[in-house]
Amino acid sequence: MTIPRAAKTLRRTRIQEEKEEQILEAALDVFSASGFRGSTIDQIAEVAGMSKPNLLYYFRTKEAMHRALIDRVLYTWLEPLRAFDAEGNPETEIRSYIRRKLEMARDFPRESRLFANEVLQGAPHIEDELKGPLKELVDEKAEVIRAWAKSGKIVTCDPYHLIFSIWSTTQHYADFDVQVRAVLGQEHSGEGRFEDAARFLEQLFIGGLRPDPLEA
Amino acid sequence: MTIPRAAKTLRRTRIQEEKEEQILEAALDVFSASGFRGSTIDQIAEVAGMSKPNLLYYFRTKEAMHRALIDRVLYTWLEPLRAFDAEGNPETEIRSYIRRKLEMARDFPRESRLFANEVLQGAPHIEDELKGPLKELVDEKAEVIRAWAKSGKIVTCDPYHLIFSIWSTTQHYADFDVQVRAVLGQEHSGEGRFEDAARFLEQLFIGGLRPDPLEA
DNA sequence: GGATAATTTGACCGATTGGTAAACATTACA
DNA sequence: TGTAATGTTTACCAATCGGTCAAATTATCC
Repeated sequence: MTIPRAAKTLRRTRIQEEKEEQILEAALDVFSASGFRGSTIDQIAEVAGMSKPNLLYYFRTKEAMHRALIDRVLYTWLEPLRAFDAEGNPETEIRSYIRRKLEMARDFPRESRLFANEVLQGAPHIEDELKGPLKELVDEKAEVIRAWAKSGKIVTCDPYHLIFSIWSTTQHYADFDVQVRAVLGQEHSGEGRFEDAARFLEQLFIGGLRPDPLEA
Repeated sequence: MTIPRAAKTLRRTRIQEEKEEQILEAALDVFSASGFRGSTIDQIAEVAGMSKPNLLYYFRTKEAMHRALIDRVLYTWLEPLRAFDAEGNPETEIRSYIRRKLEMARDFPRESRLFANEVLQGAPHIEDELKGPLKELVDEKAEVIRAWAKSGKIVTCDPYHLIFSIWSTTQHYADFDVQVRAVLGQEHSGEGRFEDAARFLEQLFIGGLRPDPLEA
């Protein structure tokens, strides 16, 4: 009697690693484009270039695939915020945070859309991650920002809404890419638009956060 | 022999108007929560409180429902941008644009999510609207902003990315509501968060766009 | 009130959904 | 090289999908 579920084997074989990688890559394609409910196992199987039962041999359910994908992507996704350094200079820290987030929007748009789809549809699968690890990390960084404001390095402002505004403005270029391209027209839709966006956003945030000269 | 399709009758009856209203209301609920592909006619029928064939009597296909919803919502959705006035004072115009967009995010989050879902998933049903009416309106308002910059009323900046950043920061509070609530925690998730957001965003944009004193 | 048009429903259709069973093929390892 | 574990496929399942049909019901108007 064989135990046919890869998940139940203790040692991961070479084939397992390769195929799981292949599947998650395809799943990222599909989930990020259609959301969880709108995606089908057949689609993922086709993109992955394998049969549906074969795919289900590695991930027992559609949920399991989604789960694995979220887990893998979440850590990387929070990396830029984690790099936010309390000791650094506020201006350079904010500038490089914007840069990093914009680079992620440019280089990993599917990952951004995966989360966007999930959150947009009520975050039924990642509620715990949002209320747990994410909130804790944001709380911590919000304190850093508050300290900067208190010491007069930046203007007094709500640190949470500051973080939200950096998230939204940068991820916009991944999540709403079609709209951005449509509005900019073909001539400005090249990769240069990320440079333009970076320049504008740095200008906006550095200018908008400059400490009030009256208080100085 | 009756002509059983409401769409083919010339005069709209009272019942038709009521039921179509009822259906679109339900469709907005469902489409905004799951996107087009992830939504089912059965779900909409259940929310609308009528049988599926009855629903299909008023809208022949799922696409037709979606189409009608998009058409109805698009005009209203662009209203704030249309109100952007070239003659007005830049600071008050931008301030009130932010206010209006935030109010829409607060009062019509489903409409925002309907578009967000659509654009996020590649805008397969509204590509023409984006490249046509939307682009034209944005082009027009971008010129207004450029003129303000040229006359030194605001800092020189890319008007398109300015508009994108106002869209993204404001709509964030509708589209990513779950995340915002999760991060802010229960204590700050009341309606007051929109006031906080408005205060921060006005501060950010007014400060970030203040004309460079060196050029003055 | 009766004729006619408009509305509603239950039963149903083929296609697709997520997922399974079991036979078959391949790999790893002694 | 044999064999047991791992991997793959074909055929299939019940449930749900978008949508149709004809019959039944209700509203409208003379």
